[in-house]
Parts: sequence; structure tokens; C-alpha cells
Amino acid sequence: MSETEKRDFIRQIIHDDLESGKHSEIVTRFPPEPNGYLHIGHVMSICLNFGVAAETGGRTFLRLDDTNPGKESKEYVDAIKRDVHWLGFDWQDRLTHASDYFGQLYESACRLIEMGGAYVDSLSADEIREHRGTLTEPGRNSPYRDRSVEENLDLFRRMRAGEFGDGEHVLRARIDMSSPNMNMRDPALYRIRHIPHQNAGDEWCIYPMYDFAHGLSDAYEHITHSLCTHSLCTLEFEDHRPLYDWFLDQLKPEYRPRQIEFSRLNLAYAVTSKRKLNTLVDEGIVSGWDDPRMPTIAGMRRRGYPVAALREFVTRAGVTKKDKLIEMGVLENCIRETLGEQAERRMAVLRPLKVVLTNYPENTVEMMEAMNHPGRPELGTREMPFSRELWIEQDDFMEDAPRKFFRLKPGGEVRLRFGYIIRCDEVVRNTAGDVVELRCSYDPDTRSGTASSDRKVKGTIHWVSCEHAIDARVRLYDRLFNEANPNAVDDIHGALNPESLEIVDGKLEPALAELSAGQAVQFERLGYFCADEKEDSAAARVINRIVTLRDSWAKLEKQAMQQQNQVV
RNA sequence: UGGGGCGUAGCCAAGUGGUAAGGCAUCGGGUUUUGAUCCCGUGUACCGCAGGUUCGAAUCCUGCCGCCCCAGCCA
Repeated sequence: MSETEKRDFIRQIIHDDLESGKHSEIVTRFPPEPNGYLHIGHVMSICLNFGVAAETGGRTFLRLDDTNPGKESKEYVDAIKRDVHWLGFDWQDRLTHASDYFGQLYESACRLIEMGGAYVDSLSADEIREHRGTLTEPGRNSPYRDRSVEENLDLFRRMRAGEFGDGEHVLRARIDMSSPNMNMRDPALYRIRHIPHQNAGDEWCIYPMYDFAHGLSDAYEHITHSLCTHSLCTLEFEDHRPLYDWFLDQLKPEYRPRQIEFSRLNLAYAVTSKRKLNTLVDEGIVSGWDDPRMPTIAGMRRRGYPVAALREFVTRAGVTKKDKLIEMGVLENCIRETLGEQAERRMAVLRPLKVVLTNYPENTVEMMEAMNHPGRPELGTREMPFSRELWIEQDDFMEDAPRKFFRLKPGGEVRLRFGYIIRCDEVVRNTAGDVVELRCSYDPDTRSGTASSDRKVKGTIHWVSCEHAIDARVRLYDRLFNEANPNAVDDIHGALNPESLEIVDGKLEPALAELSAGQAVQFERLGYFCADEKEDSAAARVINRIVTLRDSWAKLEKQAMQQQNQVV
């Protein structure tokens, strides 16, 4: 990193610690609980934790924070590993689990009991809640708070041996029931759960709580900077840090990590709360965790969002302690920028309208040369068959066109991209009065690329030869919510965007037969698209729209509509 | 009404006592066989508010206001 480069406050701390010699190597960790799929908020945490280590030649652990069996599963573990790898990060041999440390954690708990820093409480969960007090009133000590070390040790060992049922006892830290910080009012350290564990099997029936396990796990791994953000992988911020430090002060592990908190990233028109994400999946509002509308990493991957765009997005969002709600447009622009540079261009018609070139010979096919990328000639060209009958976009024709509409209209001319200039001579309707066909004539002197082709017309539209077109099912995705901050809404049902998915039967140019999985292309004038990783096949194309192109015409139209409505 | 955190333009965000960077959006204009891209231009930000210290304050002090988080045997 150069001297002049801007650093966020965490990178500044890390830079200072390296400069002062406090640390010679940075070690971080990304510690998700394997109880759900990773989402856009986690991308921020992953990029930060892996990023700061990579930038300084340090190391990062992927630690599965699996202290609560019953909620956690192998399915989630596998998904997390896949997602982190997909984002381009490698933990190498540093895949760990909180459950790897259950033995050490148990020993530490016993030591804490011996030091008088923990006791076994036999109150029920309800009673403990009653004793905890409120935000404004101090709590009361449990009647079991002053059990002897011997009794506590004996009880705790028997808890571990399985002599008690779930909830009969709990191990608590002995701190201060009147602390203004609720987290310090004798928090639970261990609870009894007779449930097998996804990693540890049935070796244990007592499991450590997050606060106890997390700081010590950081210490065991010699984490230099434990970077936390609200309810994503870890804590609710600085309220827990006194407790994090308390355990370290008491148990004095050989290595002492430091926790630093930063704010979570909220994306407008998207939810990241686990409960709401679950609702979407469980009620079938989306097709699953990897539905292309989901803000999960799996969903965004399937949608076709490039990794580079996601990483750029979190960079633009920044690392601070301020609550933020970032506009969807920022993400979309990152995607457009990345794909605009990378994606080859193709042509496809989403809502086909037939055009017959009445003066074009029948049974004739010309091959038109089309650039694969206007800004990158090295990506070469391809040939597009051109014939008498073509598909164009319904939106590219208007009977009563406003002055500024410069696509096709009766008597008007338009350029077919990489083809000829055509004129609309006649509009054909069905019995219902719908426009079903346009009869046009082409100007033979205007073939693209020829010497006489430089005649200018206002509009250029895309097209596909009917005879050669490939049928495709194309899914047009839009934001899942109409509410800017659906995370803040109690009932998400009313906030849903009913038009988040539209499916159309489109026509693709022949070159798209070779579209491979994971390859994003730009359909000219429409947007960026990719083949669906699950449902697409060569026999039946299923294409996802990643994002539209910026569309200043649509914006103009919308403004015109609004003005009209105001007048009326 | 207890504790913790945060308030700089529509959205992000630099800035750490010397007179408000940058990005995205917006709005103009130019180029263009994608109404895309690209290029150029475009912002009077009561720096949450009010006082105070100072030659000088977004930066220091005091008071106030607003928003977020905490009362799981979840993480």
C-alpha cells in the first residue's frame, strides 16, 4: 500500500501495529456460524478479514463458529466454503471450528471455576431472566451464586458427564449483576444440550456460549485483529467487548487478541436478516437460497454477478462504524462496469415482433459481421445470418411515436445493427387489432461495413433472423422489494415487489448456442445475461438477466409519464 | 429513564486546530451503427443543534437533539 493511499480506520490500526512492531504478521479470521447461507453483508466481512491479511502478507482463518448444535448443519458448512472460495479467498490449511476447541474450552471453564470466576446456576431460564433486571434496574444475584468451588466443579463435571437434562443447570460467569452493561450481568458460559453436533458428533452434551468460545478461539489461533460486525459473523458491537476482554483478563491465554468492531452493510431493497431470508425460502416466495433474486452469495452467483463487481462494491461502501444503507444503484453500477469491460456482445430479442423485408430476396441468407466488443477489437467478430424475415423488439416499434422516439415508426427508417437501413411500409394486425407484423423495405446500399453505408439515421436497433433464431426462456429479474429498507419492516409480505420476476420467450442469435455456464454476455441494448447454472441446457436455453443497461430513454419516458399524470 | 455506538451533499466517504478530497447518483454538453460505453462540464454541504475556548474550530470543551444496538440457556 502506498503512503498516499487512503486507509479505513481498521487498516490504519493494522498499519500502525505493523509499523510500531506490535505485530510482525497480521492474522485474522472470518467466523460464520454454519446455520444459514452467506449474504451480501458477509461479503463485506469476508473481503475485510481476508483482504487486510492478504494486503500485509498475513493469514486468515475460516472458522466455523459452531457452538449451537441443532441450528447448524453440514449443508451450511459446505455452502460457506464454496461461497468464500468463489469470492476468491483461500484459507489453505486454516479451516477450523469452534468445536475443535471444545476440550480446551472445557478446561478453561474449569479453571475459571477454580478462580471463583464462574458458578453453576440451577435457576430456570425464566428465573434467570427475572433476576437479570432491566435496562434501567440492576439485576439480583442468583441464590446459587455463592456455591463453593468444589461444588461448582463437581456439578460442572456432572453436567459434562450427562447426568442432567437440558436446562437443569447452566454455567455462568461471576461478574456483576448490577452492571449497566447487560452482557456483564453474569452471562451464561455453558448450557446443556443433549443433541449431536455436526462436527463433534455426540462427544459432548454441554456446549459453550458464543462470548466464551469466541475470544478464546481467537486467542488459540493467535488472531491479531478480531474484526466484528453486528450479528453477521459475530457480535453486537462494543457492548460485548468488555466481556471479551474479561475472559482474556481472567484466563490469561498465552496470546491476547484484540477485537475491533465495524458497522454492517445494508443494501437497499434487500433483506439480510436470517429470519426474513428464511421466510422468503420457506414460503416459496423465492425458489430457494440460490434464487437469483436473493442477496445470498449463492443467489448472486447464480444471477451472474461477477466476483470483481462484488469486491468493488464493498470497497466503495467503505469500512466505518456508521450505519449505512447503500443504494442498489451502487451495486448495479459495479456490475455494469465489470461486465461492460469483460462481456462479449450478442443479440437477442426478448419480446419478438416479426419484420418482413418485402424487397429482400427469398431463400437468401447473408452473413453479417458483428463485433464482439466495440471497445476491444482483439475479441474479434462473429457472423450473424440475415434473411427476409427478422425478429425485432416490440418496444422498438411505435405507431404513434413521440418526437423524440427514434426507433421504428410507420414510414420511418431505422438501422439494423450490423445490417441494413430499413423503412416501415405497412403495419399488419390480427383480428384483435394487435400489431403482429411489420412489412418493411431495406436499402441495399446501406449494408454495414460497405463504402456506401455511411448514411445516417437516428436509430439503431437489434434483430435476429427468424429462420436461424434459437428459442430461449429468459427470466427478467428486478429487486425483490419495493421498500427501500425491508430489514426494518415487520411483515415483509406487504413490501414485496410483485414484479420481481418476469419470464419471457425470447429469440437468440445462433452464436448463443455456444454460451457456456458462467459466461456473461451483453445482449445489445438490453443488458447483461448468463445461462442459468441449474436449469439451462443446450436443448432448452434458460437465461437470467443479470442487470439491465443504463437506459436514459426509459428515464425520459418515466418522467414524461409523471408529468402527464400531474397535468391530469 | 441505564450502558454502548454513530451523526460531513440524495447514497457512501476523506478530513485529527489553518479556512470542506473523492466515488456513485443528478443535471447539462460532446462522440457514438448499443438512447450503452467513453469524454467534458455541473454542488452556496447552516460539517446534527446551541453555546464556549482560540487570531483561526468539522476538528478542542460544555449542554442538547436525532438514529442504531443491548434485558437468549442465539450468534
